[in-house]
Amino acid sequence: MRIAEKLALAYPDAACSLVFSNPFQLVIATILSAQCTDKRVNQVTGPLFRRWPDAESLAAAAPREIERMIRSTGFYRAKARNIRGCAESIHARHGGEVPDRLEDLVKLPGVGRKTANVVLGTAMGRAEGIVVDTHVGRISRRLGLTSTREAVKAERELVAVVPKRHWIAWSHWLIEHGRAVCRARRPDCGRCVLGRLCRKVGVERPAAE
DNA sequence: ATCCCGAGGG
DNA sequence: CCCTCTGGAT
Repeated sequence: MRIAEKLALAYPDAACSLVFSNPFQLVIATILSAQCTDKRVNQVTGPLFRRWPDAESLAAAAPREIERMIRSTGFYRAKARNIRGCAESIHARHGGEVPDRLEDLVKLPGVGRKTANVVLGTAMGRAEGIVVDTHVGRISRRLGLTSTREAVKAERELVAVVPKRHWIAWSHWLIEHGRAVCRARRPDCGRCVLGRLCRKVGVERPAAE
């Protein structure tokens, strides 16, 4: 529990920064957020959800038109295909409602384990695990919790070290820590609250203090 | 140049 | 395991 306590002090307000008003919108926004800042996602989701507010309407949208609206988020062709496919599946196979089980979410096009965990925890209040993105996976490796890149293993190890309630909040804390301090290159170890709790596995050159 | 709050496919 | 998809930020 030590790791979690220290992170809580360091990032008291960490939270999801995507703008959404229902689970459907969060699924779409989260898919768009891959390799892209939340700020830019929020810029495109405004017009996007005004034009296609629900699964039924997005499922019927012209792919070209979707691509045009989300271009600036990168990977726009794949993302357009995926969010439209999501809308189709949610509309046709789930009665227009986003499924609330991990196994069903992961079957939606463009939704992997990371996105599914974000949606469950953030929009449904049903977090089933810690969200492991590239940041969190890296932290897990440096802490010495995992040695491979398998997100599922990292998730299992972190779940064992973090309090059982509020997993989604802990996830946001970890993500923020990985982004701001435990960076991929030149991690700011001098500013890290974890201190000696970290084994610094593979940390070649920390930033000067 | 290099990396990113991924996922799918080989 | 590896690769690809893309634009934007730094």
